[in-house]
Amino acid sequence: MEGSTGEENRSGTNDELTTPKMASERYNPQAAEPRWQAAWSEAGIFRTSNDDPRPRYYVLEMFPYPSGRIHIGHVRNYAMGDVVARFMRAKGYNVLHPMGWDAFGLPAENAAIANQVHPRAWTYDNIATMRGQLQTMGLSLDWSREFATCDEDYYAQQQRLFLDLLGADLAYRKSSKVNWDPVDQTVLANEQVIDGRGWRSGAEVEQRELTQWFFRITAYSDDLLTALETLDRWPAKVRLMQHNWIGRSDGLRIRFALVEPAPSGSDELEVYSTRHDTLFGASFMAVSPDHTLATELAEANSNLAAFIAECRRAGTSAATIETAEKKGFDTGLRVHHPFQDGKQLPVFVANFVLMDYGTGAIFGCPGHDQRDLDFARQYDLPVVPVVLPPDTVEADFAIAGEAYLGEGRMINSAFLNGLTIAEAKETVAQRLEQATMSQAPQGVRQTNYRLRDWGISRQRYWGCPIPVIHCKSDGVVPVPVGDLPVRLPDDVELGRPGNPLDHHPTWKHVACPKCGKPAVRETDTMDTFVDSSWYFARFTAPGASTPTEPETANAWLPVDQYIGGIEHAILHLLYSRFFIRAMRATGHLDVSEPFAGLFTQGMVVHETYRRDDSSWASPAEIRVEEQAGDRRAVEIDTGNEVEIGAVEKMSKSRRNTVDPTDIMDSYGADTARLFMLSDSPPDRDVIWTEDGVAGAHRFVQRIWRMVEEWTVLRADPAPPPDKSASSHTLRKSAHHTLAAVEEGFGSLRFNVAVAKIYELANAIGNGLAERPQDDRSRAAIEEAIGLMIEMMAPVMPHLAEACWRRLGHDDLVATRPWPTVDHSLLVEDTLTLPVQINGKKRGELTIAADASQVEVETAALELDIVRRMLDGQPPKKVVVVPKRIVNVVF
RNA sequence: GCCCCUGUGGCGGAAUUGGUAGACGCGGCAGACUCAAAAUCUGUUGCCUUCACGGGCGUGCUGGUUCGAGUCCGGCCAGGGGCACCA
Repeated sequence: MEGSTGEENRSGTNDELTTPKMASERYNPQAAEPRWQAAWSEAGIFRTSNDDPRPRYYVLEMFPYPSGRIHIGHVRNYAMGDVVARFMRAKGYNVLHPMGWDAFGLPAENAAIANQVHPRAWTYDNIATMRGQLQTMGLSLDWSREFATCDEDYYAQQQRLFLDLLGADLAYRKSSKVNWDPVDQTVLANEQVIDGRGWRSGAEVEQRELTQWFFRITAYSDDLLTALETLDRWPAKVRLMQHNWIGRSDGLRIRFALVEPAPSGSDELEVYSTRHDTLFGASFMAVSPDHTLATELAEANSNLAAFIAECRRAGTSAATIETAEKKGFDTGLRVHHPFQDGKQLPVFVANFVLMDYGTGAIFGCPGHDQRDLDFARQYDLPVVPVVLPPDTVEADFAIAGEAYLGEGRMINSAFLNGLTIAEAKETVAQRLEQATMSQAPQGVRQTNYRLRDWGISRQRYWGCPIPVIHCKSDGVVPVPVGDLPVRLPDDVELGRPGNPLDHHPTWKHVACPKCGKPAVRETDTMDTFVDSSWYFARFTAPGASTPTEPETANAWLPVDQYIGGIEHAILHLLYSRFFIRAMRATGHLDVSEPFAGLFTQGMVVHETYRRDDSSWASPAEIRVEEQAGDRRAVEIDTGNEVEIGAVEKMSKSRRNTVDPTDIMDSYGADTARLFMLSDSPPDRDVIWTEDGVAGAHRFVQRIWRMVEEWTVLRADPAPPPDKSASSHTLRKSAHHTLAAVEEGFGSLRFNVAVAKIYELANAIGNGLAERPQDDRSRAAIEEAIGLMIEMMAPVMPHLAEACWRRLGHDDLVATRPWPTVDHSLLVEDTLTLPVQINGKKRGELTIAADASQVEVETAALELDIVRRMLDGQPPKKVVVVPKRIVNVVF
């Protein structure tokens, strides 16, 4: 990298005639940015060695899905991560900052069908495009570690992990209910079912019982829950969401004796309850339509069978459930109440009881559960209140339309009467634990979780094949590790419904590894969330011939700072926490959590524009005019006014997207990065506005102009009269700023750090305006400009390099250590304290910083305004908070 | 329905964590430079009142704690998010 010309834009013939001396040429990011990117790349400074002795720091942004183009959200995400990476590198850490591609998934198959391209070609083409776009951002990434999850090498290791999980009983096959799209002949994830219909086919989704692969995430329910407390650098919100998702509840499993035995001969019905205190309020029992008792009774009862079939037909979508009435079918069976001799409760099959929670059966207490109450009203069952709210007279208390869920004392409950809910629960639990029924306790305390095992089977082509073989005689046989990877076939027919791997003519037919007889491969592929559950570990040793190099993974993990969208609060972040545990159990690493620090960034949102015909116009198609505070938007082509609508998340359907490459083409990457990081706190949504981008760009140009001006000024041999007296002040602001920016970057408060840099720029601008000529002032400005450049480098790395070079340095800012704060400059020798009278600010007091409290108090009472307001009377009290404030009370 | 978060100028937001509310930016207004425009620079910009000095009000509303509250506590209102037949 030689010389300094080329950063300036010398376009226009006039420039050559004017004197170049004071005419500040505009900074030209289009010329400068690629050049500095090349310089960094040549110097290899972002390549991370695993053997570097410095302390390690791993910063990672959620890797992108290669959809085709980067969008503005990526720019925000990666700009934040890059500030952290560059800052921590300057602070002396060996920083790992890698990038890869979450490359399997259904969009590639859809694109393949629509455009007659192979999913692989489509995906890798997109990766190439997006890699190029990311590189124009000037991110300090170690590209040597790049991989895509659809790389054979990556999914081979993932298959190996699967086999290890299978061996550790953390992967298993079971039959379960899934969303089945009868037209596309595939399983759909819950998110892909919209209003009960398949998102692509529009067909009504059925609940179908299918044999699927699962990961046993529930083996870690308790650990996943309790370890949330250790994640003190995660947003409380995300921890709370995971807490609720895992959903621990402590209750009692209770066995009720059947009055007459079930068809199977069983003489009991087991339920689960967290409100066993309300046992005396029970008025019915209800089992799920999928409960074995329901199934066996239905064999001899066609009405019941019809009822069960009806329940199954009803969808499970949120909308369906919300409107669904509570329905039941009286089986005619009865149970004995455990505490009330002679009391019998009817057993219903009810549509609102879930099979996969607790035991699939409940006792209904209408007084204190809304669903039970709705049900009881429907079928005229008794409603007995057993919890009396505080300060309520029993005679006045009745349950009408709403169940009572609050605190209180027990009534109508024999030996429980007068107890609190907690006491009653304990008493009931103890009694039922001691009661014996068929030689076992009638009640057992049990902790339940809402969390379900993770179904990972997908009937799709573009994913990681599940490496097992089904053999008629040997059952499920794992593919031997030596035979991995199970490769995806290239020739695949995607147009027709169903699983492409299943109807491939030859792919699935193999010999059983055990007996050698003909067998078939598993044709399901893995959920793409599996791919993203361990990629951060792979980055630590991306070329390893095993999934990880355990020592290397242990040295780098957990990720020190992970940054991404809140939409993954549960899915990806919970799956990754499971995977770390599973990989630990199978010896691939030995850490307890994947991400020590998590930051969830806000979205980028934009105004919407709507034409008269209610079609949407994109920001590129309109021009916003502003007159006397009124804003109106006009379509450029037609001149028609369009309506300015709400600020919303950028989406294709609203057409309110902006293409980051357009911004970078016209303003440069530094402007885009600066705009993304200034103004809005990073965890909140940022509104994309033309004015905001232009403002950021103005700052970029202003910095460059300042540096230009300074290089001229400091070389000026004919000094104008020196008026500067502020060198000390400038040095102080520079070091104050440094301390604040350091704090801001360290705590990811980029907007505050940027504001502090602006303040310093203003101070330097004032300094330049004074045309400083004495050595001290010149040195102060030289120092302040240098510090400013080093501080802004994490945000605007290209501009920083250009300025640094312009000032005559020949090293790269990217390789410089973070400057050290001179703390002696942060100490003030005099302070200006606000003086309050009766809590209202009335004046100021300037006094030596080391003045004693008495001196401050005395000086405050001497102030004109204080004397005037006291008017001779003595103050009741004078509060002096050192270095903060004085408050005179009278 | 349950749980959680957030309410500060025209706008995005800052506020040393209980101590000068409105840093910084955007927008507005006025001015300089220019034949003119763009670019740039300077000043100004919470609201009310006053010729001015000054004074009053002000962080969603309301009550409280405190010498002092944007910050802490209670009640309400509004907006946003998560979960949702989980017994």
